[in-house]
This record gives sequence, structure tokens and C-alpha cells, in this order.
Amino acid sequence: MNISQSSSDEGLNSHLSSPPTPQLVPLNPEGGGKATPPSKNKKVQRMDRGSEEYRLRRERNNMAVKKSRLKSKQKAQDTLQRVNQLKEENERLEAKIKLLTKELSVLKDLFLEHAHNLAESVPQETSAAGQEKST
Amino acid sequence: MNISQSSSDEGLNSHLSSPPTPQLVPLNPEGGGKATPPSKNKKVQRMDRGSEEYRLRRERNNMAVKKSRLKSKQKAQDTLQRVNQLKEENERLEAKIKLLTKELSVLKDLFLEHAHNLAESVPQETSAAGQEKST
DNA sequence: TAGAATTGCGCAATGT
DNA sequence: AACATTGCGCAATTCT
Repeated sequence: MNISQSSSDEGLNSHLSSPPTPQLVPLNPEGGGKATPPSKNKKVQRMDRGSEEYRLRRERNNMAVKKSRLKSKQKAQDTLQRVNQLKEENERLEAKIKLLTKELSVLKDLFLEHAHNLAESVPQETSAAGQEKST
Repeated sequence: MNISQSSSDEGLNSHLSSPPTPQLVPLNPEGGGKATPPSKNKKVQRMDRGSEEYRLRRERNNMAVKKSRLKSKQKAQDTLQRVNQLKEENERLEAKIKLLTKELSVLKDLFLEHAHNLAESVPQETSAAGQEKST
């Protein structure tokens, strides 16, 4: 999870802007004191906008972002497909169950009928159709 | 499909920046030439950055975006849940099929055995399936 | 420490 | 006109 509260957001641009690229980035208040104010500037490096280093990093990140998002979308799509796949399989299984149930029903009926006949005429094996496992 | 190439990107910020909100938005180079260059400003309304109208619109859009993205994520999550749900149901169905199949198998075996006995030892009522009390 | 991958966010174009 | 989507870049974080 990314719970970054985005403290110092500097959403600047001027990238694919073919024009003169204004480069209006006052975000680097160096005028306050020294290059490195006595405050605890722990790690917050103020990237020079325009720095080749910076540009390079941005470009790479942009690529990574694109890639990541593509991947994400792909995954979502796959999940949707999976749903359809499972739904189909489900239907197949339901159909099979229906068939098996019917077959079973028929056989049981035959059995009962037969047992009945036997009991009526020749009372020998009366316990034959009651052996299911419940569950 | 949206093949917008994002021509004039001006990713500004200064929004959730609780501080004095510098409002450093020189993106409206009014000093370069005229307020509206002689180009064919067809419909591209040069939104005044700083215009109340603009700010309001941006804010609303930001809300809409957030909402939309939340919705999107929710949907994705739902889809994932659906997958799990379907997987579970599938397992249930498979189990049921297994059970039914076994039951059927047992019954069939009983049937065969019985028929066999009849044929082997007491071949008397070979055609007595539906005559007296059918049903 | 570096670099790639994620993620939240805002902008603008576009869709409804 | 208003809200919804979507592609895109930035920056902060997290993962490797």
C-alpha cells in the first residue's frame, strides 16, 4: 500500500511541449539562505529540473509507469476472462449433474420396482436400495 | 479509443500543499507577445490559470477522477471475488458429480449382479418388467 | 546505493 | 454545461 500523503507535490511538466519549454520552476527556493539550509534536509534532494540526470530519470520512470500500467490492465483483462471461463465450466458441470441425477433416478425407480415385484411374489431380498452414504 | 497525444501538458500543482500555496503559475506567458497570439485559436480556450472558473473546474474534475478511479478499483476487486466464488462453486459441483457418479456405479453394479443371478439360476420372469402393477 | 515497479495525484482531452 | 473516462507525466514509496 502506498499511503504517501504526497507532501511536496511538484507536478510540473514541460516535457513533450515542443515549444520553447518555459522551464518555469520556482520550486527551488534557494534564495532563502544557503544552498543547503541549516534545517534537517535529510534526504530531500531538490532535483534540478533540466539536469540531464533528472531528465533521464524521469524518462525512465515514465517508461516504467507505462509498462506497469499495461501489465496491470492485462491482468485485469485476464481476470475477466477467467470469470467467463469459470462460468462456462460451471454450466458444463451443472449439466452433467442434471444428467447424472436423472440417470440415477431412473435406475432407482427400476430398482424399487423390481424390489417391489420381488417382495410381492417372492419375499427374499428386501433390503437392497437403501445404502447411500448420506453426507 | 482515445488517441489523444496530449499536446499541451501543463501539470501544475499547488493544491494539497497546505502551506501558503505559492501559486507560482507563470504558464500564461502574457509577456511574450499578445494575450492571444494571432494563431487560429479555434476552440482551444486558453484557460486562465488562476481564473476562478478554471480552478473550480479543475477541482471538480479532480473529484470526478478520484471517484472514477475508486469505482474502477472496486470493480476490479469485485471481479476477483467473483473468480473465487466461481472457483468454490466449481469445486462443490465437482464433488457432487463425483458422488453421483459413485452412486450410479454402485447401483449399476447391483443391477448387473442381480440380472446375472436371474439369468444364471432362475430364468423364470425374463420379461416381467411392466405387466401387473406398472407404476 | 541504484534502478525498476507501484501507486496516488493532478492535468487535459475526450466521451457521455 | 456537467460529470465520467482515460492517457500521461510527476514524485513518493516500495521492491529487487
